[in-house]
Amino acid sequence: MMKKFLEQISEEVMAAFAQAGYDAALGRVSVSNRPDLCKYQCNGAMAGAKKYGKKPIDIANEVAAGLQNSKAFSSVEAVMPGFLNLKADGAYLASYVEEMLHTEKYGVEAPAQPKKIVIDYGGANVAKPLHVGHLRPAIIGESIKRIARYAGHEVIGDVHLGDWGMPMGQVITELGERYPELVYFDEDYEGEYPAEAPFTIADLEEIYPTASGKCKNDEEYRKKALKATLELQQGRRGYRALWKHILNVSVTDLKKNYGSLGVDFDLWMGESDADPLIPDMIAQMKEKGYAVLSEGALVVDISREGDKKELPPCIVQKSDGSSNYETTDLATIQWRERELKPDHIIYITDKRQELHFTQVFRCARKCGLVRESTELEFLGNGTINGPDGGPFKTRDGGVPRLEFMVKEIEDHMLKRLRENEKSRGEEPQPEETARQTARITALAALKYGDLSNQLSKDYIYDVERFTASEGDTGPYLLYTMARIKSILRKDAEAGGTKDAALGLPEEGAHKALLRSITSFSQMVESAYQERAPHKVCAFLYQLANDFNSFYHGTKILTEPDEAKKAGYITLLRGVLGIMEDSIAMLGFEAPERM
RNA sequence: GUGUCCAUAGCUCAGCUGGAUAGAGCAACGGCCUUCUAAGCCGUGGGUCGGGGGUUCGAAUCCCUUUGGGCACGCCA
Repeated sequence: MMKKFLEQISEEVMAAFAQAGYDAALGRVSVSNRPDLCKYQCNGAMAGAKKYGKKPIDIANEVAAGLQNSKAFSSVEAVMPGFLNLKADGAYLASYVEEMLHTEKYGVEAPAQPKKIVIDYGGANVAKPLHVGHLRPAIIGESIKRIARYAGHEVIGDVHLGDWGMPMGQVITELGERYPELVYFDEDYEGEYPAEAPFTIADLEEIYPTASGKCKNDEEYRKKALKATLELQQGRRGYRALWKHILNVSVTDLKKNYGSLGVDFDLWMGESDADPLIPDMIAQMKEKGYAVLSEGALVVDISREGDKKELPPCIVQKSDGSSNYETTDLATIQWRERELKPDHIIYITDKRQELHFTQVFRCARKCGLVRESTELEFLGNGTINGPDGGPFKTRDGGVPRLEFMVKEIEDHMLKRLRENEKSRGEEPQPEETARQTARITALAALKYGDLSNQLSKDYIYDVERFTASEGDTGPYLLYTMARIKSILRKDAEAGGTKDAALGLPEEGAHKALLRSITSFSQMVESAYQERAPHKVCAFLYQLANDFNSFYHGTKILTEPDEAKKAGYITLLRGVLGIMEDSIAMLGFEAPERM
């Protein structure tokens, strides 16, 4: 059992508090906010001063006295008004890091009770290409899934496609307008339908926006689309067959696109998969008196005492009898509960959908669709805005497609790569390898740029910033890793160095690097608990900074002292491994060279 | 209108379970490549933490208030 570093040194201080007759809880140690004075600090003396009727500095002095012989600290000072300034001992740090490097996940251990978590993210709709709006839910969801897995939980990612609502009726309607002769629209037709779809993905990408646009301006058309939606849901044969084609064509395309983003789902289910459960669910809701008619629709009152605002009821069935977003989400919860029995379901979508999920969650609880113990959580991501602060658009005002956004960054990275080869006098990599590296780097730039923001906040997408590869960026991390790999490669070519003891760290950059490393398991824990991929980003950036400082001041391969050199190489492998695991949690990887 | 989120350096963002001089990156300026990848390192300048009040020994952080913005508010998803 490996404790987190802060916990481990906190225990020392807590024991000293207890020893001196104070509440041990006061001994919690945190990373110092005054690194010029000390690296770790404890403020418990001030917090406890009132309770014990003593001056903070006196308490601090007593505790400091009790810590003078602690192996964890090379120095413990009590400073006015009552701070305890702590410096971690070098040998102690090194042995902690060494222990970390000998564990599978660098000190991250499986939780006592792993949870089964379903993460519903992606938010893709059938018949619609992925665009900017899909970027955040996809990469945030992917990251949270990976963080939770790394933290030791069982996680199931479900794309939960939008494949059962109005858009389906709209596409079918538009197809009917254009190709009324297709057998799918012949209600008397009883034979088999063609195996081949009567359209391509490119057709769909044009048909859907057209249909959607018509619905806004043409009431007759809208009614038709609503009717088609209802008939599809009620099982009209031709519509189901056509819908199946839409689904197949779209899913093939979506898999390809998500795949190239490094986003993969365990389940490719959709709203439609919940359809078979709907009749029973609705019947039960009616029977138990939860669902009542209101303005023609079937609704469940989800208001609660203490609500600051009267919440609209949850519409579980539209007045024409068709299902909506709420209906399928509720039935999906029921399905997950029955088939997967998760401890936790996390939804990741644009934060504008918060009210919808509040309604669905309350309704699910009220109607008993989930066990009390099943946690339902909504994570709303902020939107991506353009440089003017408004919605991000292409130059001609359209909705930017995800694949083009990636391509744009990729081209920048490829150019950069070629320039570097030239300036270093290296022989150029083959086109394919270079492209591959550019692609990896572009993905890192895009994902890191996104995930380093807090997920609930809106942020501004500025091509300049995202194609930048200096400073706090994804490419900077990859570059740091490429440097480490380069050293390790050269070492391997020279015969290779075996792992060895880290040795006593030098003051300064070397020790700072060790301190950064120690916070890994703590970071994973809080990134998981707080659903905060940006904490992984912050950790990585700090680690990369510390490594680069160390690198600049330390000769590694030419270090004459063999034991020292072996310790350096071991440390480098550790840093690389930790960085690899960390970027994997963000959903990207590192190239061999760049 | 009601609810909700947000406001930190010229720009983009961290920090928010209260702690000592509020941190990064970009941009600006100055150093460092005959030595392991300069997509790097080291340094300088730059902030009434939107305004006001309160709680506290101590507030960017907690509470109230005010201004300015985003978003959501029954049959779209």
